[in-house]
Amino acid sequence: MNVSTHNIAASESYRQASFAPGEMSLDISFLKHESCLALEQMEIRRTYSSGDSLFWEDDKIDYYYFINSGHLKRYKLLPNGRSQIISFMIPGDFLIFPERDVFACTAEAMTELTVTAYPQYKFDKLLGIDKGLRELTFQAITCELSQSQRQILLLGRMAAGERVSSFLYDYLKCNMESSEKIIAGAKIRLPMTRAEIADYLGLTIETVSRIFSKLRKDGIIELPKPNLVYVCKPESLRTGKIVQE
Amino acid sequence: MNVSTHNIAASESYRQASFAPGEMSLDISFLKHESCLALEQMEIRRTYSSGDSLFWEDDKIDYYYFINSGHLKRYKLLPNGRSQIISFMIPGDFLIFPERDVFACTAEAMTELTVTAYPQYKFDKLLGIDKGLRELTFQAITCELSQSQRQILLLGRMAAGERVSSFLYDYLKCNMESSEKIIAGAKIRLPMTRAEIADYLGLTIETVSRIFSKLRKDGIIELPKPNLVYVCKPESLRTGKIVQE
DNA sequence: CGGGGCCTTGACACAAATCAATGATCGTGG
DNA sequence: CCACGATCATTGATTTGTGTCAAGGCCCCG
Repeated sequence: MNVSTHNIAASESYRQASFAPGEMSLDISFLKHESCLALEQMEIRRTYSSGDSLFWEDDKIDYYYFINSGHLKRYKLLPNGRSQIISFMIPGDFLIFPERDVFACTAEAMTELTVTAYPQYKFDKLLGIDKGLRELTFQAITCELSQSQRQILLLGRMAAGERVSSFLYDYLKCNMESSEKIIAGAKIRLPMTRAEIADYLGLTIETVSRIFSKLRKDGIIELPKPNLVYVCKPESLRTGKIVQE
Repeated sequence: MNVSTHNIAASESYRQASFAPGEMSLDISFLKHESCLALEQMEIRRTYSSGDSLFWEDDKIDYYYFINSGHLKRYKLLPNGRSQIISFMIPGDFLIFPERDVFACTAEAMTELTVTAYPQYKFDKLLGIDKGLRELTFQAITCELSQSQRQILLLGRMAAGERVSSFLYDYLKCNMESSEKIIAGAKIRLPMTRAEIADYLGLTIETVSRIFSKLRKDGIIELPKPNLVYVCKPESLRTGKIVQE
């Protein structure tokens, strides 16, 4: 979700050993051989169930996390309980924070989740040695930064209808094979609830629900089930223009 | 503005040569000697006047920019002219984007501005050689990422009053010497207009203006001039609580 | 069959946007 | 030196988009 270009990860189970089929793994094809070995040495596989936390905001950073399978959300809280989801993350995304000491957000599994954890200090050491790993890391971070800046534009200057449309379009795009360019008649399974979409878009559950209904009435999407979206007019989603009657 | 910890920059004109007094320069004290020489070799000094653009969104990235003196804003535009300011930047901030090919925002000088530009490909090469430079770079980027995430929380979940208070508090904090901890009776000169504050906080000029007036009436700030702010109750700014009558 | 999550929909309230007018400040040129 | 226009800021009246509150529906699962 977080990435537009998924070149941080090999498309699918590039490395056979210990990875289940259909899982993403870190793309090590540009790394030195000895770096690959060092990485495999430090890898720790972890699994979480929906609702489990990987880490909390302001926790000391100990590991970086690469998502093999499943979905997670990162969020921040305000004193009175208001919450803002910073990003949804999908297999292939990499949570990495060199030169930071504490996590800026809480990370929580939204589904069954498997990750590969890399101890920070070991990983950082490798960063000094391997050019490929360094490039991969810079890519992951700057890509996330660029995504955050788009989210700032969305939250600061888009109306509710535009936010939901834009969200659906982006989610659709990042869940397609990079090859597929045209998106029409596409089907998306949303792993998040309306409440989570609301917390991501700075809206309320009710507003999100109303916009979904409106998109359905306008023939832009179909909703066989609440989390199952068929896209009829992708272009209308992209432009965010919702016809008002 | 963008940074909470200004350890990217030497506090003030650390390097004498060719830098005017009162200007910030890149903190090279943790760099290898040969890296410093290489950096100085590639440095290009540039000056801009208020309103000049350094680069535009989607331009190919050619240089990184370190701010020596003056202020700039980075913003994104929506088709119909709506604009969102992503960040204000102050002396000591570093605009650096390794492994990115185009700028995510437009950058524009808000005052007279002097910067040091580093050609991307030369700087990136040094990044592979010098540990200190690499740490400094990671710090600059992850720090900006963390700041963006706080902005997402602000835009997604804070009311107008909280946004303005939080903005003033943060701006105050980042313009103080790191040593000064308590902020009371502080005076801030805002280099930006109400319109720019509005575009930064996702509000309108009128709303920002009304909140300033309210803060004044509530005795939280004084406003000798529109962009001269005396802070009376810093704690009220931090908590964002505005008494309603 | 019943209970508990989710989701949807409607009625209403309210915060912030919009529209509009006035005021302050500053630079310029007659 | 003052008049003028331009830019920016303030304030008021009104509208509107979204939040809040409330009720009911759907669906899964025990």
